[in-house]
Amino acid sequence: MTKQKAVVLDVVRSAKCHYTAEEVYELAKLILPGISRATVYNNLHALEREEMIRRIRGEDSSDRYDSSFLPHGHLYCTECHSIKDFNPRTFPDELIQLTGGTFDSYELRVRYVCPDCRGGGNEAISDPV
Amino acid sequence: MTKQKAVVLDVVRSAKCHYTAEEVYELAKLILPGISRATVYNNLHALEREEMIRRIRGEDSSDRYDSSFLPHGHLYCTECHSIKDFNPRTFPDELIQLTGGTFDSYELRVRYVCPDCRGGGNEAISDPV
DNA sequence: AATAGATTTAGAATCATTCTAAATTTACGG
DNA sequence: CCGTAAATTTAGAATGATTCTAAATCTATT
Repeated sequence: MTKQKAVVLDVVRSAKCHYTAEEVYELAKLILPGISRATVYNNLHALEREEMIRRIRGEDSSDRYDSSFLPHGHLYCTECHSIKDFNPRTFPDELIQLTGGTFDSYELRVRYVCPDCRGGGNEAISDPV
Repeated sequence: MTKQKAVVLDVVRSAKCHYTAEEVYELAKLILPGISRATVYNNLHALEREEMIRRIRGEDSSDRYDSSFLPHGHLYCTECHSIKDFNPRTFPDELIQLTGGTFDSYELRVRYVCPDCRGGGNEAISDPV
């Protein structure tokens, strides 16, 4: 665990949202001004392999990183492009049946219009993971 | 509906698996040798906007296209990299609750080891969509 | 302090995708 | 039919994200 890798991990872990590699790079530079983009990519990949962080595919363009390992999905608002975490309850049980017993991980992206954009209140969205 | 667009749609529709844009381009060229990559991309986007086909994000690298509109997920085998469709049952109901009533579409990618690679039989995988 | 191995760096290279501008096709009104 | 406008196609350049490369630096062990 070099200092660069620690900073990359820390940036992803302390994020309140899901950063792209470029965003991680910008934030890491505030702490280690000399850090290079390649190092950020290397360490994001290494941390993903070591299961310290998880990569999620962006709706368009670049991938994003998530430090939560609780299985959960992402709600993408088609209007404001916000991304919220959510936590399906019945679903993982069904996945266990469907896959015949085991699965490594899943990535779930749901496109919807979020309560704010719909103008309603905070409906049944579960707590962030 | 130009002949190029019809060919692109046909390639995606007749696919038994999920092709990348490049693969669609290669196959379209067999029918219309002069077709250009830009036309393939244009038409894939147009068809997606018109809800004739759906884009799914590749596990790595390029996006892939799917002509099924029944909501379903994709099972990615981490060993042989096969992609199978599957059809969750309880899950869409839960999504309706979680999103507060409506969602446009979802994309679900599950990483697992497929029955063939596990050496077992054809366990509980549901029929392709 | 010497060595080997891993990591970092800067920048070049690659790959998928988008953009651009010119050429072609299509649809419609005269 | 014929002309015109709008849409589509084309080839290739441009872009953006990511990966690669090779040299420099760091780390750990002696």
